[in-house]
Amino acid sequence: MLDHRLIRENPALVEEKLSVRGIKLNLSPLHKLTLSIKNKDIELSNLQSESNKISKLIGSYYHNQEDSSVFDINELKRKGNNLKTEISKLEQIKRDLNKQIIDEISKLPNFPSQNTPAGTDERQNIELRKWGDTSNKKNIKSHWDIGEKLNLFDTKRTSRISKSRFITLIGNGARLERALINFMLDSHYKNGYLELMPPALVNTESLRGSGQLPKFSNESFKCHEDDLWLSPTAEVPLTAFHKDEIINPKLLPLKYVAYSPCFRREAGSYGRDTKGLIRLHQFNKVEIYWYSHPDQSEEAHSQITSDAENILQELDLPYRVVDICAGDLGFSSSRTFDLEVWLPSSHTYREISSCSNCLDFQARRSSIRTKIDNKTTFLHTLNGSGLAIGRTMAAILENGQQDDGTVKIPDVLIPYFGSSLIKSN
RNA sequence: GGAGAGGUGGCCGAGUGGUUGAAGGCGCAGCACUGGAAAUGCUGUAUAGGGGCAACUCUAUCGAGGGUUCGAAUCCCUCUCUCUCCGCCA
Repeated sequence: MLDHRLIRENPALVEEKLSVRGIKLNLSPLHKLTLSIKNKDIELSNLQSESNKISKLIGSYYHNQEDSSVFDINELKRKGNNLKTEISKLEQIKRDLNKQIIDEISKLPNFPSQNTPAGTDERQNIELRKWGDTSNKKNIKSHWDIGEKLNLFDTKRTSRISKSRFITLIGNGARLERALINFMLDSHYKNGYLELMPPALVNTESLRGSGQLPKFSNESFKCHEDDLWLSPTAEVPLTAFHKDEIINPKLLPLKYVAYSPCFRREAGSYGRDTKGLIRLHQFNKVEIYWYSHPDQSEEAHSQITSDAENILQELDLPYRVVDICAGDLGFSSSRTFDLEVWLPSSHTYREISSCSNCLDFQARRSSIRTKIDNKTTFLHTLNGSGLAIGRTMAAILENGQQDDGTVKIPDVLIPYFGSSLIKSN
């Protein structure tokens, strides 16, 4: 969430900063609301002050058994009563205004960073670096063909179990998924991350706090009976974990890693990536997350990105790093580096991790603070996939495929998987 | 699902109608003592929003929302969360 004071004091600046995302905003209605609530606030606190004075006067009378001729108690009570009705009227008005303001501000995305490239869509994203060998190989098969041949997963039966865009992993497929999760968790643990295993169902407030709501309610599955949602990413519970806390600056940065299943409705993606492991309603992901001192979040951003990259390098998967342009930036992020893994069958890089610096945007929404020079300040949050498991499996299948139809397992994964090759189940 | 007990500041924990924003302790910060540290002592230390150059000052906040009252952490109602016991259950 943006600072409402900034909207009150300089709406033009807010419009300008958000315009680089390609959104045209007219904040003047919201601006007027913020001004009028300020006026109501002043008026209200004057009335409350007066009311408090009267109460104290009456209190001192009862306490000291003062001569009632100094003031008329009943007259004072009458006055207090009148003030009370005025106050409650004003409070109601203020509550309504406040709700409107919060609703509107919650819909505004984060400011892109100074360093975020300009641009309106993904074509203006900037490739920062590449890693690994993407040289052409012959007879490359897609990961879904490989998966089908080796019987690693099933979609047809699964559509009977639930519906399309779900998958059942089978045998070596399931083992590989499990191996990847464990390998990634262990790897991040060695880099100083504390492992959390959060719930998959989260409440509305948690989704709001990390920025998935109110704008993207279509993207998540909801359990209406219980007012809970299936979490679309562990970023949600990881943000909410320290909600409403003031964190001792000595403890910063806090670094967490969490495995979680992720659930996304993928509304509006009909026909896209219908085959394979790329776009599913349910997938597994290992997420890394930092709570950072505000002065150090830029450094933290480089570090969290390289921690995610490290996984790809250990798995020997070719990838590139892309600096996401303002128009393509996620709602809560001010700067995002995407890691894109090489998928030789389609001769493309596909997103496998998104490492974002949200600055104080999520921290303000979730009220997560720290102390700097004895002043309470919102801290910064950063998140990154480390990595999306399904897409990692797709990349391993495609990059490790061999002429005889088997798939070579990356060395680091052998102890987890228990074999250096995937053969047919 | 049934019964009961609770939710107070960064943390623990007093506080049942009137200067209580809240004792005490811990933690934290500063100062003193020290060669340095530990221990000790002193001082300070909630959050948000107004006003003021500032000292300072006003308002709100004791799980949330209502109610009673001139006045509520304290009394009443609703909700919510946590804990204990019983039941059920991986």
